[in-house]
Amino acid sequence: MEKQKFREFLLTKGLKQTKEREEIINELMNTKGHFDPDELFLRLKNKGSKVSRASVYRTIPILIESGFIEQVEKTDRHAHYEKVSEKQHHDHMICTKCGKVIEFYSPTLEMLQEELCQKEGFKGIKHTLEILGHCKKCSQ
Amino acid sequence: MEKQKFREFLLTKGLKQTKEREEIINELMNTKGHFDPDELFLRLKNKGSKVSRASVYRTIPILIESGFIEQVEKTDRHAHYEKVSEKQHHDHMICTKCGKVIEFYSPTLEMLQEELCQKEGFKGIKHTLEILGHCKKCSQ
DNA sequence: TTCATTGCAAAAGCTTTGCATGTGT
DNA sequence: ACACATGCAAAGCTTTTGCAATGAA
Repeated sequence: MEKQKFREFLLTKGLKQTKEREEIINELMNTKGHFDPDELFLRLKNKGSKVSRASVYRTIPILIESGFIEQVEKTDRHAHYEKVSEKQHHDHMICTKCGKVIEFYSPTLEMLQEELCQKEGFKGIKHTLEILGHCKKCSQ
Repeated sequence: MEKQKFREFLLTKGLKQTKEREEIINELMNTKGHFDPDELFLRLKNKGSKVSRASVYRTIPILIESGFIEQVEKTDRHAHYEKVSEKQHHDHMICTKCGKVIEFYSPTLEMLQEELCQKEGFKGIKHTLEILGHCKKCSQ
């Protein structure tokens, strides 16, 4: 997603385009992988930005709603987010012997999950599927 | 897992078998589905137990290490756990708004995964599928 | 002008910890 | 007796919020 879309989002919601929000989204444009709010705040601070922690925290829900980032996981103590990426979703098979990771994608699987969600009245947004086992080489 | 195994675990680790740990594990034996530490504490309290919150929190890592429970997910604010059960495998839908957890099981899904594994020459042993999204109540 | 937004500091919510006391082994 | 456990209250961490001041539209 590009910055422009975020600006439009703000507009349609009657929200304002501020220096702080600009700084935050610019920082995220240069970010790869996961981040947590405090990390983001500190990176900005180190670059000389005056954005406050509060504003970072307050901006996150907006970024999520606009589809710019998504929550990945709550681990030990803090939430993690990542940019919604352009690259296609995929799942993982992980070999517990050699650590090999196979990425795969199955439209059938995706559809099936969608059906299962509907059955439960659940609106699926994101999923993670990890299959642990042994790869070809390790299973002989 | 039965209580007995937990007792053995304590023994081998040089830990002590206390009234509090007994009460906690008994409560968990009667528990179905997920729980969070505070919930567990309150249930015990309502039953007249004098176990403190601190002890509940301190016991959780031990229960995990012994394989009696496992962490399911950290959603909105608190961690969730569930008994490692003898019961059939299932997957989870987790509402990121209210934390509700729906357990589901789909033979079709299991079979499909089996097929996908075969295609990759992978021998699947165990898998985890978590679908994050919004439950019926939270999605309106 | 008007209302969203900001920074600050205080509050809140969950979890951990220090310490004196109690208790299994 | 010795080490581990417990309860309590205080501290820790992440996140949220009240409020007065600021700033975008």
